[in-house]
Amino acid sequence: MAKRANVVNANDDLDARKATILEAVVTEHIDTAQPVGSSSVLQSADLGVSPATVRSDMVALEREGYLAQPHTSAGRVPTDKGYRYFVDHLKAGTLGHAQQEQIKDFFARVRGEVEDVLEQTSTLLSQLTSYTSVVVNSAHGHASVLSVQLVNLDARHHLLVTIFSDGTVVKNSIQATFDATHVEVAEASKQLNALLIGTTLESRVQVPSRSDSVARLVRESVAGLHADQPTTDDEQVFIGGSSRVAESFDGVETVRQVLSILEQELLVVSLVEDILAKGLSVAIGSEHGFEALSSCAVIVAPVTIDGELVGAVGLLGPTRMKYPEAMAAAEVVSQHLTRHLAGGVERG
Amino acid sequence: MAKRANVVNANDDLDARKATILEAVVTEHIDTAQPVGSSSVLQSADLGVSPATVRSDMVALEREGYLAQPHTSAGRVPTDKGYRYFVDHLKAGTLGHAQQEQIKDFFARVRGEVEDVLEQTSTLLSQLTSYTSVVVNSAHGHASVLSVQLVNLDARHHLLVTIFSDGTVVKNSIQATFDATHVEVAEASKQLNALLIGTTLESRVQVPSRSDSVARLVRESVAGLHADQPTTDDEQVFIGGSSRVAESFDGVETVRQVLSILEQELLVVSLVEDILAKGLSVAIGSEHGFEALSSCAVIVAPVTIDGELVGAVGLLGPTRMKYPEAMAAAEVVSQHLTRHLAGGVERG
DNA sequence: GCTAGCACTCTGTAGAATCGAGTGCTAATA
DNA sequence: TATTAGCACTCGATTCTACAGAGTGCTAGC
Repeated sequence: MAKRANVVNANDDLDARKATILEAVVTEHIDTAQPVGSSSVLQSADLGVSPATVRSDMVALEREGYLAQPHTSAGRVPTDKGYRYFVDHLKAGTLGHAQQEQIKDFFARVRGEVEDVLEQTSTLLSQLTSYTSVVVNSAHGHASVLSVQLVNLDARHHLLVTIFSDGTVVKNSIQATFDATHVEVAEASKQLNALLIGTTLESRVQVPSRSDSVARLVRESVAGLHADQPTTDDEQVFIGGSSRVAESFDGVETVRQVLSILEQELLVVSLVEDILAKGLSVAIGSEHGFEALSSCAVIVAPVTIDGELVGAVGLLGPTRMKYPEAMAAAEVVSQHLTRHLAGGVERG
Repeated sequence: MAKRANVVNANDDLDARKATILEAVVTEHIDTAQPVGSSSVLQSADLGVSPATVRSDMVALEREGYLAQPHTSAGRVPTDKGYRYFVDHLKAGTLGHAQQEQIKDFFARVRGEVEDVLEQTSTLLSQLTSYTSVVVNSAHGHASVLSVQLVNLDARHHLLVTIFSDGTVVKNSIQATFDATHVEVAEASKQLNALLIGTTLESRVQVPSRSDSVARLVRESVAGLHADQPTTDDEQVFIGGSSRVAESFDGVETVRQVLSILEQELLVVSLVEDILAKGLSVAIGSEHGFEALSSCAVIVAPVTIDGELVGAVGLLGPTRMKYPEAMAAAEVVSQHLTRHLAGGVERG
């Protein structure tokens, strides 16, 4: 179709009063989870008009798709489009002082493996916001190999352990097509080191074409290592506060569905990456393609090093989530995390 | 107190009819989640007596603590003690043919890293039973070191990667107290290999007492590796089907609490290990010490290699869970898993 | 020791009445 | 033309009553 489906109000602008009303409805509904009527709007926003005027504006807002009525003679509830307008016109929310301190403290104190840091970050973010949090550690295609080690478990089964410059360790089971001796494995390990150190997963390496056992081992090992590449298998996902799902939605079935999505790490990764790819920081309701998450909003904030995307932090809550605070929290945490990953130690 | 609190019936025996009635109540209640009345009992169990007789027996069973009444003139519901009797006197449940096949298939097909196998096992067990499953990989104190690698991330931060004979890889961040050169780190790595290969985490090693940089690096690395020991930190937990929690309990708050426990891996490990330590295969309601899980039952089956405990598989459901099937599933899966871990490849 | 019979208790449901929040419309007003 | 006051109306939520039904506990008799 050549024209936009939404003919009523093609540009996303609302006049000042309607915008205020919409904002009031959204804010109130986020707070109370109840439909909002014209009089409540007037209590929270001091427009100098009567309820009747507000009502007629609300009729317009409903016609334009920003609000919906659960049933005749109830108040109005925001639609996904309504939330979207709200989020797009949000003055940047701020974080409470206590929370800022908590984040600073956390990053000043936290130490150890990247995985542990990310897991704890996820817990932190969830505690800060009361929503379920997601931390994604993207493919480390950019990290270079520091060291490779091939060890044999038995004659045919070997384990390739690769250590990357970002501290990641990758294991690959190698099932050889022939028996190899300890000596051959050790030699292959040495050659793999010479071959791979300094390369990244993206770079192509020149494998030996000889047909002796050692060369074959080397070839099969390199193949095993690079086999990870096409699958999105080397992303890691850390989910914090999944118990929050239970309080965020009413309806057992919704809770079950959301949890069930969260269980599938690959889905979560692609969800987050889709949203980032669209250049969004929030996806509301049906905006992300996931049917089962249609009553959820997802906030994401990228983590980049040298301009390259290395991960993301995210929050998942009901569409009526507290966007300003949650977005601020995700933003701040992602910044701290970026600094932490790039620079090592922070000082308070 | 010298005597048992339960004076009414100190030995756990019930006469045949009462046992049948109790069993009928438990079975029926598991099926319907409703209180069970005297007439339903007679429908499922063909005792040659009248409802009135059943009723008087049920009064006795209630007095003895096996049954409870939600309110006057409702049917009876099993207590934890009632479930316990049921479980203890269970004739071993059997698994459906289809399920047996599914398990066989799974273990015939599954390949790759131990971690992946365990994670998938967890998913399998959850799918088989419709309950949340837990797979614990215990401390690998018994596994010997195959290879050690110390790499430096920067002058003061190193990464110690240890590969064990069971295919486990352990990372330790080493924060040195002094700067070290590449050459020194490489030398330390070599010495660590000489020192540690073949040892287990339990064995004590003789570290060099010299005061040069290399020796200090070696000492700090060994310390870092063994530092894991006291914490129960190197257990791994895989949880499958946590979304099942949502359907297993009514009451949002219960769901939240259970999920919240499941989030804390250390708690889950200690829960499972406590139960195993008590020599139980099922813990019902208040039998495990966890207040928040008082409406849950937990089934565990150990995984041992050469008589040593290396892990466990478990199931978590409501106290009114389908014990026979669930216990059979846990049992069978744990056996297959044991064989898989010990022997490598199975053939159908 | 078992049972038939019966009165009793308690829950769940269905229907009626009522309340009240909130709307939409219309006619009057600035 | 935009706004407003006034009013009838709608519909969910709450309360109440009545009632059916499931299940019990008790008692007297076999």
